[in-house]
Amino acid sequence: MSTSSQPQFRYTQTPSKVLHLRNLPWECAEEELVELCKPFGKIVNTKCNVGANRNQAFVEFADLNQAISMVSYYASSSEPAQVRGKTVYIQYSNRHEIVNNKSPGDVPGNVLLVTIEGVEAGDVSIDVIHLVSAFCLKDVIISIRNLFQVFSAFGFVHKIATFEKAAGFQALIQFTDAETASAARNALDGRSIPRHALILLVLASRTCWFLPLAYLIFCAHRFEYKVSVSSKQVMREPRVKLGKQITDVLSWKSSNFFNLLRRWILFDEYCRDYTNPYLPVNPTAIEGVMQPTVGPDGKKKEPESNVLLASIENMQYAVTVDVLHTVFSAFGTVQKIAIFEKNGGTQALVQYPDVTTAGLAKESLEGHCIYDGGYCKLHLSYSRHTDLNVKAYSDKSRDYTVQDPTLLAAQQIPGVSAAQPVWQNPQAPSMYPGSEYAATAAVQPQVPGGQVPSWNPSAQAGAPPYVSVAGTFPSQTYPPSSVPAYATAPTPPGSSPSSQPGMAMAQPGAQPNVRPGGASPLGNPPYYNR
DNA sequence: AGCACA
Repeated sequence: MSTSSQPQFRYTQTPSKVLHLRNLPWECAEEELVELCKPFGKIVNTKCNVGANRNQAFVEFADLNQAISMVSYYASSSEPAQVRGKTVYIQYSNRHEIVNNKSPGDVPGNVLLVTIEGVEAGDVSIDVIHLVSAFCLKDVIISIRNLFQVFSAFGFVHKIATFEKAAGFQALIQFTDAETASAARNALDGRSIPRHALILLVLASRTCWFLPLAYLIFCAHRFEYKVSVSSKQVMREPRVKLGKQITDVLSWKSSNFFNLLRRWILFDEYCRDYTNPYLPVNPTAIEGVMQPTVGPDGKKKEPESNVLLASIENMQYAVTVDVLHTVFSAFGTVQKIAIFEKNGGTQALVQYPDVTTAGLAKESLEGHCIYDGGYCKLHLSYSRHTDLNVKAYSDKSRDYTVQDPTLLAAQQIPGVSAAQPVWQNPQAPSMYPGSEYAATAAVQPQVPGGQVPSWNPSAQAGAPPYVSVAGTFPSQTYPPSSVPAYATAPTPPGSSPSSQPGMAMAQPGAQPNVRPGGASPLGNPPYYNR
């Protein structure tokens, strides 16, 4: 053996005609690189926007000596190499030629490498942490469903794999063909995903699990997140291992909240293969969320409904319409609520737009208590009703679908409604007309032929190659308000009793009924229009 | 600010 296999020290580069440039400005153009390097020789190839931050580049000179001259020049120069006034660091690459996997005229791949910026635990602002100080912030997750939702609008999504690098969150998304991938890329590259299309979850350990969830969603809408997509088309297929769980998360805590979280993540493992219906996507989804009309034992289940009947047991605290709205909004848009007494107990009817959402809420809430200590335990079943006829505004009922301006005014949340996220590219204002939160997306058939985008991308150039089964979800154009709960995240927890620091959102006995014109922040945002 | 897609 020769000595050529001696370990190469990381920061010691042998000269190469390829130079590695880092700390480049964002989206540095090839022309800028050439401008910087061409005084030293002939440039035969470049590769720009390399790395997760897209701030690195490679430049290949025709001759090794040209590269050496550039490196040595800046090594001894008092003026550093600069692009747009930014110091650029130059060194020899550890490769000796630039390999462009996309040569000019090459066919782009059908897989997108997506980098999502701005999604990291550190983005949870200190205000948020303060708000949820009773909870243990663990992690922020952007769910695979979000990605599915966003990208399936362009065509059938075969597989998604996600991973996290130090630089940020990345995903590989495989489409049927390169055209679809290109369409998605053209539409999304460099643009922001509307925040309402994202679900940012924080794992929390408190028993009153819906509070942090609601808070987070609330906060995700309140505070500025920079969540943008950059993508490039790659050739390699995502490696998708089904059944891989986020084990550290799963083993973390078996709290109620975590159970909910699991459901929300909905086996949002790191990856998903939508093309293989036989692989166990997630048992929870099938058993718990899909709500088959026939149970595993063959017994017929109760008929589903979009209206839930909730019996409230051990009602030590007042359960108001507002409280119920807060609780049930965690799963989707609550349309109507009616509270009534029956057989000496309190019951409530809660209406969702669809059976799916109701099923998710039913599964998630059944047996849970609204308040710590076993108070106000919920038992849920499907109601026979499908559309409640209730007073729009009373102590015991609420119709959130009515378009009464005075009520809407009373229901707006100052500071939130005005900052409603919109599609950030003015050229594509209709991109996400119906982005809905994952409760519905989660149970959309995720097998070939069954993908239903939550918004209609048909405005995109080039008709999508998949067949949209529009009839499956007749109300698929939900308003963004179906993002749960943030809009109803009531009073910030300044008034929390110290004994229950986390109970601010559904504070026992302290949640006054909202009067028209009152100051309660309850209600749907103003875009709640059907 | 540190090597091209995990």
